[in-house]
Amino acid sequence: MKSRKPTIKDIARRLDISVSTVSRALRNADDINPVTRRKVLELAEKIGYKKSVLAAGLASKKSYLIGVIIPEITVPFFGTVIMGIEEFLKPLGYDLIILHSDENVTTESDCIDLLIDRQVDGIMISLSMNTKEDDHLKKAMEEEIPVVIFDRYLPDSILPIPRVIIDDFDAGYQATNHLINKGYKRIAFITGPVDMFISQQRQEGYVRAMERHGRSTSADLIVPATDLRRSVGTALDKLMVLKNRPDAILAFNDPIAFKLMRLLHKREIKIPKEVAVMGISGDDMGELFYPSLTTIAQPAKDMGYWAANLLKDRMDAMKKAKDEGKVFIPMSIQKFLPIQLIQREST
Amino acid sequence: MKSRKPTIKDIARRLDISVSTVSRALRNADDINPVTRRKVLELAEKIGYKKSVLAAGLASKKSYLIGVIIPEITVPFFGTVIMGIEEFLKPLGYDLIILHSDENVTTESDCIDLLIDRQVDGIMISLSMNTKEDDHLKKAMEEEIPVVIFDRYLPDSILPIPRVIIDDFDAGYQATNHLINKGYKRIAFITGPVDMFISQQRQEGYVRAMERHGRSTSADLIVPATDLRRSVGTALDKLMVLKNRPDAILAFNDPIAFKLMRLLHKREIKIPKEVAVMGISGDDMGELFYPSLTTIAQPAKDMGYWAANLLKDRMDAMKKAKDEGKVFIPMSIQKFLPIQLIQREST
DNA sequence: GAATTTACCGGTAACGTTTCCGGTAACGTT
DNA sequence: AACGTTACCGGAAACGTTACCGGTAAATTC
Repeated sequence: MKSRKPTIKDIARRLDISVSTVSRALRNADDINPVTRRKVLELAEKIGYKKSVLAAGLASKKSYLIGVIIPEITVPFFGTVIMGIEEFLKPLGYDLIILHSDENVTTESDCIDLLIDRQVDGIMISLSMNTKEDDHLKKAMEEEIPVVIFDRYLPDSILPIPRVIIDDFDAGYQATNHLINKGYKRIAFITGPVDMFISQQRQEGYVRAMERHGRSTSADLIVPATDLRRSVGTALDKLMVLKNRPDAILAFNDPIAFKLMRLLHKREIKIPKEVAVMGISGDDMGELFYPSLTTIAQPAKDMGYWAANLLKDRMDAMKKAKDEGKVFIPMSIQKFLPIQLIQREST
Repeated sequence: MKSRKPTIKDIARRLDISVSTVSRALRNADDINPVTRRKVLELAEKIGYKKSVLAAGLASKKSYLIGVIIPEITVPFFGTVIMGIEEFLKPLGYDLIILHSDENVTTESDCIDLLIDRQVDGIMISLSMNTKEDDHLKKAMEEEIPVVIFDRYLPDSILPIPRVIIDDFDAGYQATNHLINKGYKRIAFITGPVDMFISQQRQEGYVRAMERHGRSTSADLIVPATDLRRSVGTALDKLMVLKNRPDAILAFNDPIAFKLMRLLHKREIKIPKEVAVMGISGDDMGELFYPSLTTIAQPAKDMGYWAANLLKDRMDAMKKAKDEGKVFIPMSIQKFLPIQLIQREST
């Protein structure tokens, strides 16, 4: 019960071989006789040996820990992304430290520091809504920790960081197109915070689609929900005082759309008869609402999977460069994931 | 750029003191001159020293990592619990490894193994819906890793594990009471999986409240949603074929209630006019639905906070016992958290 | 048949802390 | 004046693994 945990030394002693041989056997390195390897593995199993990740990490300067930073932990979308990340990384022996920035640059930066302290092998991050520069990411790169970004990113970053994203312009464009095809005349757009890049992109997609169909895009019809939550109310207020009310509203994302539908219900405005509503995200929840929400689905799980994939590539490339004594020159990569229109009752 | 990271030794050398002194200064131990301490801290700050958690962990046999296992990562309730956990544990220097069992005992057990391998300092877990025994938890305790349970637990476990829970019987009771007071006559209950303990408890609370008000609780009115999701449909079907349809339905939890409302809408049954709906959880989402969902709120964040608190206590007690050379005798503790009725439009 | 690989293994020094055991000097105490 | 305390610090051994270098014997090459 109390007995000390078996170590690599115990195995070495009992098999009368050296610890280095045991170590090699255990991590399936080359330069090892298959027979000895089997013996080691068997004994290890028998005496219930567990490798100390701590010691191994210290010696090899790896932690087998990957840090994941998301804006909010209660948002299902990010939960699904994480499932994708795990699917890829867990079989490889990595574990995740999941952190959330609370949509706040400062905490986001703290998260990075924390992960650096933890000596994680890699960082995956989706930027907070008010992150406007990426000095904190630079810090991580200076520590030679590979970073990848997913979903929320900075457009004009000079940092060579791979990202897995969707074409947000296209999302806005397609959504608007759908609304137009459905015959709605005055289509409004509720954006996110004005300086949030992916929000701008979706908005541009919206504008472009409108213009292409010869619709006016008067500034009236574009209102921001600056904090992605409470401010939806004031956004809607602005739309409802217009002499010409919109007959359809496209929201920057699903959560806003949910909130929006709620507010319309309160005003006893019929959806979609009087006003149609549409979101962008593809949250499963949308199916349960009444009416169910038409939306543009982002492949959340794939996004996690691919981001993890890219991270692994980068980690490998870095290791290879180091082994060969070369300097690793990181490059930016963009991977776009396909989006999909999900037509439901709200339009 | 490439320069080696500063270590405790560098500080020692530059200050011409020993590493042990530096170590003491850094972790604010006693037996240290405040002046030297300040000097060390200043230099550390200046040269950007970061302690290696790995090395510290190896030497002190601590990892400063806490494992958290939840059934599903996309459920907001658990996300909120995690926020509570972090609030307590982060200031203490602990980080979280968050794992999800996917409502599956086997993966749950794997998670435990993984956490043991990682040498976490503690484990916090909410049991999966089909966990019926806790041998895997026993394993963790044998490794002398403190465990606490929150929300979903096993009733008759002989393991001395502290738990932070709500009075599920009372939740069922109060919910039913509310429905009765509101004047509903035939109240149905959609349970979770039949052998899930907290589901049974809520059901008993329901039954008890019914009996107390002289209501019949015919078996017809109690139907299970065995997988907490899809099966809600068949559950509702069973209720709708009754000659005497219920005029109110209490769901085991909010997600089921959401699904339920959706299905009622599809059948064009008015909520709450024809059938009232009520949940138990207190998900924020409930507010956004139409009609908004009446529910019994569990204090999710507090639950995380208190569970973390209990874990810390246990870790400290264990350390103390070890320091004094005594055997630590763990005890079960139950901490009940208050629940609260949130009346909304669905009743 | 000598020279060169190849396959496998051992010894030892890291890795960056903490912990334990002493030791010294200054200060009180009687 | 001798002794015990107190406050502070240093040395060295862990902690459990990996990395590196070198060595031996067998296998391969010419």
